[in-house]
Amino acid sequence: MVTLTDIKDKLTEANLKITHQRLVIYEALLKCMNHPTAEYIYDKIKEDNPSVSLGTVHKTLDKFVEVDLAKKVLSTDHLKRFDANISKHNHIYLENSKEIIDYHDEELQQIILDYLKKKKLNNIKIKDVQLQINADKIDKKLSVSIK
Amino acid sequence: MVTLTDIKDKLTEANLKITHQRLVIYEALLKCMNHPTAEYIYDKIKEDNPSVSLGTVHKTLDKFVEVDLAKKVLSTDHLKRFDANISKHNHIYLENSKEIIDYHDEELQQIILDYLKKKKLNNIKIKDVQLQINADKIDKKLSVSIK
DNA sequence: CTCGCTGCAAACAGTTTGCATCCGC
DNA sequence: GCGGATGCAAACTGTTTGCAGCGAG
Repeated sequence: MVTLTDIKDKLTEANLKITHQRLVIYEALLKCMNHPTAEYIYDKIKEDNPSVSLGTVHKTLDKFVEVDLAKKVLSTDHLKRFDANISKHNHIYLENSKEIIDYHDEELQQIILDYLKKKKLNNIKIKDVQLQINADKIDKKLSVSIK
Repeated sequence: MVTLTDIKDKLTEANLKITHQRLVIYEALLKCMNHPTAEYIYDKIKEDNPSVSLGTVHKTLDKFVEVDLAKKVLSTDHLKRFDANISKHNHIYLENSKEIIDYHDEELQQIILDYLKKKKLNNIKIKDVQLQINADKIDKKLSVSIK
């Protein structure tokens, strides 16, 4: 688990000042498991912090990515999505429900990396791999009514 | 390989009229191996077809996705990218050069699918998987000057 | 002839930028 | 007090929408 002190340390380490906004934004990002956009985060925090501006949320999230406190998530819409979980993991794109959920699987990651290592791709230095699993959510109640 | 007749058939099959614009746009999409945006396609075709409008390119590409003539490609920028190659394949995201290139590997696809089948993920019906390989391009000339 | 497709332009949404002010260190 | 961070608003970029006219079937 990431603690407040961890975040503060990370920020300091990256020569970033510790500000209220950054802590609030990071906290919100950690809580959101849905790979939020800047706007989503903004909506979440503005109840308790009305003074935080949308522009700052954008700038802050970009900074977090720069400093490895967050990652950008791939998406097919034209929105920038973020993820506080920087550990290696995969994403399941549920097409019917439009959700993007995490799928952790160390073993699978290793299998893929080992396979690619054997292949020796030329002129490319692999940094990490991420699996995109496209699927449909099976809703038990729903599946009855759909033929 | 996809021929002109194939496209026409596909269009007819989906109850779409065969228009000059659609053929031109599809041809351009096939030629672009870089997973182009609507704007990129627009630039490519407007030399020979000055009358085609950007709005139409957007609408047409969306239609193609609807009809399975094209696929949306995931990206971290906030752009919609398309791909005429609807066969199952993986993408290598070259972070330093901002390119997205294809990586075909039937064997790897199979390994992953087999692995996931064994896992039996609940409440999810997997449609396909796609590997995102994040990497840096190694430019021989460049690597000398960078320490 | 009809209905779907296109071109155009205006509207929209999300992101970025510039700058004066603020505040962590 | 200095320099980076913030808030605000305006500018930008890419996408979507609405509608009149066009053209494939």
